[in-house]
Amino acid sequence: MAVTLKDVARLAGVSVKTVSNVVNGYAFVKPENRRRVEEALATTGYRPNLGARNLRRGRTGFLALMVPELNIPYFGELAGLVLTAAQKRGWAVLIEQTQGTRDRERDTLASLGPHLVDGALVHPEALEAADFPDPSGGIPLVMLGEHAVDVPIDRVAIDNVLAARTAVRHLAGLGRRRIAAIGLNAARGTSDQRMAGYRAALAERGLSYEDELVAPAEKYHRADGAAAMRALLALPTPPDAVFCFNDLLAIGALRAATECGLRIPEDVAIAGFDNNEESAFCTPTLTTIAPDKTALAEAAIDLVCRRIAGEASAPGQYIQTPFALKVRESTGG
Amino acid sequence: MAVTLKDVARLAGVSVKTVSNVVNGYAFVKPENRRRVEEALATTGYRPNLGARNLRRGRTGFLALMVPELNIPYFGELAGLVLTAAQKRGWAVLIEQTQGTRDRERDTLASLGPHLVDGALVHPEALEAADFPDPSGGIPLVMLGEHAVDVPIDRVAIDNVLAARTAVRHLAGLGRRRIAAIGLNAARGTSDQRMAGYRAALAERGLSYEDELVAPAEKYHRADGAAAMRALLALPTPPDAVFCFNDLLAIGALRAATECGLRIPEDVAIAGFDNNEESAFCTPTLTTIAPDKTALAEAAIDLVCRRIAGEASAPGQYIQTPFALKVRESTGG
DNA sequence: GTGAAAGCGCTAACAC
DNA sequence: GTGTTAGCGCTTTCAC
Repeated sequence: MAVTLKDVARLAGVSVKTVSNVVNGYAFVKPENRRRVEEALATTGYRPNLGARNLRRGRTGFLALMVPELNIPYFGELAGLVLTAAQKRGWAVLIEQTQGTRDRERDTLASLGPHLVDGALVHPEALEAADFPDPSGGIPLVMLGEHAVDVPIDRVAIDNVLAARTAVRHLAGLGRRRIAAIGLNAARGTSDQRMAGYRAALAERGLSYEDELVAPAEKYHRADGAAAMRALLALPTPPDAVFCFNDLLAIGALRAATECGLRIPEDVAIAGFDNNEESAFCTPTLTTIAPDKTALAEAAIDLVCRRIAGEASAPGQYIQTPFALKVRESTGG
Repeated sequence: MAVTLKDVARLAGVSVKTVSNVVNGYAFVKPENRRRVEEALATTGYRPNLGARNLRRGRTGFLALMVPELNIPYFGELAGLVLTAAQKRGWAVLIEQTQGTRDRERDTLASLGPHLVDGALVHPEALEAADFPDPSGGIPLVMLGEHAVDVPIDRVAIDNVLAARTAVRHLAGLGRRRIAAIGLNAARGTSDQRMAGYRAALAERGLSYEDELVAPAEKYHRADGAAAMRALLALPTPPDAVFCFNDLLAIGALRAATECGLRIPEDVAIAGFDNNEESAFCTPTLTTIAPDKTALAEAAIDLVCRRIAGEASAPGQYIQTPFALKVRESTGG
């Protein structure tokens, strides 16, 4: 069926060792033999069997990327960048979806291992420290994003508290006094940090924290944002600004406010988080926190590759990547 | 390092064969031995080395999914569904991005092979028949989407001509007479079929086809839609309706029209294609063609699995999955 | 420089 | 029912 090293060797009249040397770019091969091997390689259309090679080398040649859902724009964008970064370094990437549930995340983590992949980038949403027994059979793991678990594992993320604080500070700077938040969710690491930033900014601007202005959200989808916004607008005194924990929630909030006939940002200013491409094209365009996703992807791939190569030093490195506030129409930019 | 079958066998005091039998769920194993093996399995935390298993079985255990870009919502959504469908059947999926260029598509196709994956789902954008020499080293290939290449390869897609025709028919049914199209692109298979549907609907309704009403688009991103719309609105007699070849283009068109102060749908009605989740939340919400993506993903996975198992019969099957027209605010629903 | 041969972890004949 | 063994395609000592 498929052409093997042995076939090529027979055709070229040399041993498999010589063919292997040529295939792997080993320098010292007699020119005459090299020529014959290359010719045989070409005529047979030989392609190395990666499975066999990796079995022998004790590696798999694959990296895994674990994300909640690919149909969430943030993860679609991030996965695309991770794939590009990995491809540049010659790695193929296996993607696993967890739907952001702890069970699926734990199972996925457990299923990863040296036999399947050589390293993994994981973006947990609900995982807890206890779920990292032996970190996935010993393969290098790099955590992506804000869900900080108290384990000595590499992590790359933006400063979420500061980012959330920056967004809310911006809202307060507009003169808004009743600034709401959408996205409270005890099960998500994301929520804690963005809440902390929200509270810090309120305090800093002398605004009081009010429970009724904090709306929970289950999945961080657009529909959740719309529902939360409707609840907020039904308050005796509705908010004059809303900070949403991601762009999807903000888009939903935008939609709900529009449906209620509110003017944005005059009646209510809205800010999001993630800078999905969608945010620059919705009406009104959305003010948001823009993490440098390319830097995130590159840093994570770089880190996991260094760990695999055994180069990295400290065990639980934390790399912070930059972000920026993008002011757009929804806050009157 | 990692626990092997042999380790388990030694611990349980049986042969590797027996352990293998237990691991693979072979029925006839003496209860006593089964118990001992299971105990050894548990204490060692054994996990089969997939690479070795697949090398032996002559397969890899992986499927590949080739798409243009994961950060395009349609592909993000589709990839998510494909992953889910594949996972249900126990397959891991490798994702490859091509950016929709013929070179990258050809290279990716060539890199796929029996040594890397057992089958592949490919969503080409620019590939031509000549690029399918030996269909990727003989592994089963299933084409996703409308880009019809004249090769005997399985394909699953919706009836694009009819879908486009349905959308334009709807626009004409609103009484619109100058219906434009955005998305003309000679290099994309998508374009041909949607153009055909557009022309058919115009003819059917007695509307004349006018070149100036057909705007080209390069990448089908939001910015392309906005640019095309601006050009259309600059016409001496601008269109009163626009059919965009995907939702991203439509969102861009929506944005451009809004920026020009136009009322939608009163001044200009807009329809898209794909039913991205975004379309139900933008302002105004977008009328669009909604392909049944779940059916598409399931059918494709099902087909490729049957081919791998050697079950399928005819060589170049074409499976058509359903679609529906979703009427929303942008056409006055 | 190159060949022969061992062996990565697993499955599948084939014996017992 | 279970053990022994060969071998999937490759890399890699180790001789020559």
